Amino acid sequence: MSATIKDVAKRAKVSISTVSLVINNNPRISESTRQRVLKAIRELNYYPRRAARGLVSHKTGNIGFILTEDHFSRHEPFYTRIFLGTEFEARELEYYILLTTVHPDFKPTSRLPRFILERNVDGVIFAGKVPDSLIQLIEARGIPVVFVDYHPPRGNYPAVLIDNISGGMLATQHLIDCGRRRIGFLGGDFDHPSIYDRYQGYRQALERNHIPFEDNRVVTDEPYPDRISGYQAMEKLLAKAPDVDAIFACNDAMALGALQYLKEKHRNVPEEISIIGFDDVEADLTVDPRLSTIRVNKEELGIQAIRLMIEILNSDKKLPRKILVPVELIERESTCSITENR
Amino acid sequence: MSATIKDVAKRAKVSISTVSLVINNNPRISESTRQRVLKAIRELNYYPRRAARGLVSHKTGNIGFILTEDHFSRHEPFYTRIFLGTEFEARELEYYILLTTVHPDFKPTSRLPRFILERNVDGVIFAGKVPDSLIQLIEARGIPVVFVDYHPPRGNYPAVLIDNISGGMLATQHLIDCGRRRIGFLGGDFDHPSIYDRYQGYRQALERNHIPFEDNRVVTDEPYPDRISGYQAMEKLLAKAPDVDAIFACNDAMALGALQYLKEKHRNVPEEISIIGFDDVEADLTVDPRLSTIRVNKEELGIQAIRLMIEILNSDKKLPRKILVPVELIERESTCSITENR
DNA sequence: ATGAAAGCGCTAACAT
DNA sequence: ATGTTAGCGCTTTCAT
Repeated sequence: MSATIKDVAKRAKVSISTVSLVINNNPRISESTRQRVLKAIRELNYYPRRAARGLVSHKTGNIGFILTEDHFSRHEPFYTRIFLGTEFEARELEYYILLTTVHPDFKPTSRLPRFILERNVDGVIFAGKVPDSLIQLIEARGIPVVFVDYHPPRGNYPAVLIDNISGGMLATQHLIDCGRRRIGFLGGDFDHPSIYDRYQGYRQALERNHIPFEDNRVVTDEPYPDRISGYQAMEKLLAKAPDVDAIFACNDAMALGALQYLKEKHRNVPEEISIIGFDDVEADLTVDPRLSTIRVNKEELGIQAIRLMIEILNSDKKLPRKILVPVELIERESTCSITENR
Repeated sequence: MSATIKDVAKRAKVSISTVSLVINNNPRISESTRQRVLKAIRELNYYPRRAARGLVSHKTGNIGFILTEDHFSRHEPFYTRIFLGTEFEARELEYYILLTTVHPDFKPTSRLPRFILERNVDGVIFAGKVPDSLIQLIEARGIPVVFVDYHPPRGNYPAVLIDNISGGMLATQHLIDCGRRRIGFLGGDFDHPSIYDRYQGYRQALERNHIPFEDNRVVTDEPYPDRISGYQAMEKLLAKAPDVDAIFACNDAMALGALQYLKEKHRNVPEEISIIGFDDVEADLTVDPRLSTIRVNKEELGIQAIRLMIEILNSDKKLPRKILVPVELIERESTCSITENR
């Protein structure tokens, strides 16, 4: 077997506690013995064992990453890329990520993720909407938590969020810059904070440009913002507001559905009706015309989340800091390029 | 703090070793006491601590996943998807994955990944080509290893590999089925086993169809099979064999480069020259015409790797089993659809 | 400034 | 069938 702290102590002719103090950079060790110990460590190729350390220090060096099954297995790798951002940055910061998924209808009686039960993580990052009961249970164990792309309706937690309001404004402003005035909004359930915020951005952009808001240009009665509901919402919108000349959909999935509807009805995109989405998913490039959108830097969300977590771990005071990750306008063919109206 | 084995023992009125035996499903415990212990465990919400367990059992429940930096940060998420396959399957099998990257020119004196030094993994999966010295060092520590999409030139290790020969045959046969006879091969360094195998598949398909092999239809002097070398290789090929009517490129990157060259020279694809790649990367869909290719199921590679690893861990005998993951022909617009020549 | 000793929570011989 | 005991390799008082 490989060297242990005992071997080092023997070789450096000190006690094991001295070795431990050296390892942990305790300043109350004289320089001479410190050097002697360090030398022994080097010669024996010693490195402290995680398990032994963890048993007494209650630190694991691991961070848990939890999301619901449907978020991870969805075709569009949105959360996957957040996870990869976290994974990337964790390596830089000398942590490991343990990932797990939970069922969306986690009950208070459900079994907690194994790494929680085993006390094998120092903190937990929740990605996307997760069940409230899960959050409660984990918080009750005193495990530090950070949210990314979601914040529970009640409570005040550290979180990394998309700057949805600015994104909504950017999207809408872009349509306005293209000379559009009769801009519709396609949304899902307003309970979803990001959808509501994007809608707010839409409203603010209209206001800023002195364009009157028209209630009948908004469809938000679709429960889940996916492709199918985008298709249906587009149909509804055209029924009540046939004169719209542009669409801001609350996400790309809905925008893609809407685009499909428009194509089937032989409406010209972008000339007759321009359309912009939100998220920048890969499917945007596989449609004709390719979809303009607001790009969300998913990796950046993950990076910020782990940084925030580690900051919390090191400060060990609660700091419910919110971080807003900026977004970016991506102009493609589904919106007119800027016209003389600008 | 939460319950420990002592608390359970006290409550069930047994010794801690009895509790331990129950936890580990040791059959030499009477059913009655087993039930009593189980009851206490339930009532106290007890779950054994990973660190304490690991300290004595020398098991961590973690698997390391190692690849080189350039493989993980490359734009095309090939290895990322292998990793995700591993991550997915690990959850099913109750393991966690610790990921790390290493520098491609790892020296025998370089620092090993932290999870190795800390003895925080039970085994290691190597993805893609990794430095030989790294492999040596990790093997020397008696840590079980599994390779995925790579096998070291010397030695005999358990490995999960792409069925490159079949893939090469599939690609070439498809071109032949399209009525092509003067089929070129664009490759990189033959030292790379997968490139060599794809080339072998090409040769075998020709032979099987009684198409004479022509040496001047092959370009393999590009060191690294990327887009730029695909472009250059195409130029070279056309110079020495201007009559080729189809191209099998050893991977999509080269195929994409070749396609670009052909377009710049206003050669019609697929009519005049058909072209097929290998890997099925996302960029294939963003070009015009979209690239036909041989699809590699990257997630499947990762899944098989972790399964093999866990099989090894549970059997604890060496079994240098090789698993070949099948590939699939994806017909898109860069090759003719099947003609009457078939 | 350093050492002795207790203990973290568990497993596994070895007893009984 | 169950209990006693000795560690696993480290950190952390508490002495000296």
